[in-house]
Amino acid sequence: MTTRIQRRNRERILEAALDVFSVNGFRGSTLDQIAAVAGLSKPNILYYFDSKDAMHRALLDQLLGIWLAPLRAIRATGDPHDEILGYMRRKLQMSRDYPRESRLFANEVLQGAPRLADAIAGDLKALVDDRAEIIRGWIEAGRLARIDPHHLIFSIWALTQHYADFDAQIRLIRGDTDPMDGAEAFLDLLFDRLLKP
Amino acid sequence: MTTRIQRRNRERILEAALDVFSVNGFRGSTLDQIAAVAGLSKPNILYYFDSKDAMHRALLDQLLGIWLAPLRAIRATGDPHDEILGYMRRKLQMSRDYPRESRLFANEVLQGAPRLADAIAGDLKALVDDRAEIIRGWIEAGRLARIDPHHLIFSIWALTQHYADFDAQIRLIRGDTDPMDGAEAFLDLLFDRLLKP
DNA sequence: AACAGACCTGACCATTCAGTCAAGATTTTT
DNA sequence: AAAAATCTTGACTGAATGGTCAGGTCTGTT
Repeated sequence: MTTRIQRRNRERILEAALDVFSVNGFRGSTLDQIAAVAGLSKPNILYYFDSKDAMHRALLDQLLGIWLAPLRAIRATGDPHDEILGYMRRKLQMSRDYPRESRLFANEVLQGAPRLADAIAGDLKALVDDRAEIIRGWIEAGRLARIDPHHLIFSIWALTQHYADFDAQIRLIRGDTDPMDGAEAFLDLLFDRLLKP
Repeated sequence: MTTRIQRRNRERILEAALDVFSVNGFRGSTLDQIAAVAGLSKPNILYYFDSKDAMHRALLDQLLGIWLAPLRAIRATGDPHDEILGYMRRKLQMSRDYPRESRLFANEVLQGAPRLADAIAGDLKALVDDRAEIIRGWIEAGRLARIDPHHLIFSIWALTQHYADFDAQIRLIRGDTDPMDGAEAFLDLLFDRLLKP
């Protein structure tokens, strides 16, 4: 049975761990940092999670559901152009709403995806292959330009996640301007032009 | 004066440090790892570099020149379409030739660019702003589609670096296929369509 | 109020880490 | 070949780090 205090503190700890891991990566983060951000003592956060590794795993587990949802929402029955632009927009919105999650994921993949290899080669690959098939069907039907479905999906990931992962760089180059200002209009135009048969 | 042995060992150490830093980030890397990869003892690598930080700085310094060259090569006098596609292709080639450098850079920016902030806000911003002006001029002259020059440059970075930075993910999803197989054809088509007036 | 169970912490431990140093090995110069 | 300069290392240090534990405090129940 989970108590009120348990829920509150587990939540606090994961929130703090996300802050720290998403910036420093797993090896570069310390329990002291996480404890400080969470406002709890180090032994106390280890009362709620068995180890640093357990905190990280909890975050990654939680992440995968959120991360795959936008791609899952693509429907073969919809209009190809709308479905793909909708997917891109949802993904861009995720970079806005969950930048730390995006960076946590980026950190993990940069390190060779040691803790995500199974999930990527399993669930994610299956989902991507399935949606690639739908896109291929649309192309065969002459409803989309002849483009490689995998590269299309990768391009959506690259373009949308870039705004979360490279936020620091964009901020430094664009100065005061909000990093994502104008991004949606640009990407709308880009994918509109790319997808037309 | 630098001796033969100095040149060889400094080279070995930076090579090893690039291997290690590009995967684990600065905080996540240890001198023992670097020493092991370099095939030298830990005190010995500290004989050639004053500190872990000095190795990292040496890599970043070296990196910036390589990194900015492709953008620098854009000429206002060339054909807009060719200049921008050429830039994209050079950048994609860099992801192929220097994937570790790309990941080192990504790691650094993910962490908020603490050691690169000056270089990004200085040299890089100046160069980007300048090339953005050239692109704006082409647009005014009706030689390119009306797109935001900054977002255009960011999109080239995002799409090309993605193949180096997220290599592990792409490999897991595409299986045996070479991650970059088909990437150039896809990006050629994408930018061809995007840039037309 | 008293009890049980849940929650919290200071002090501690073993290991890892960046960096030092004195002394030995190797290479270069004379 | 001897002297000088450069290169290399084992053994070490102090600080940081992940994790433990005995005992104390708080909270909800009866």
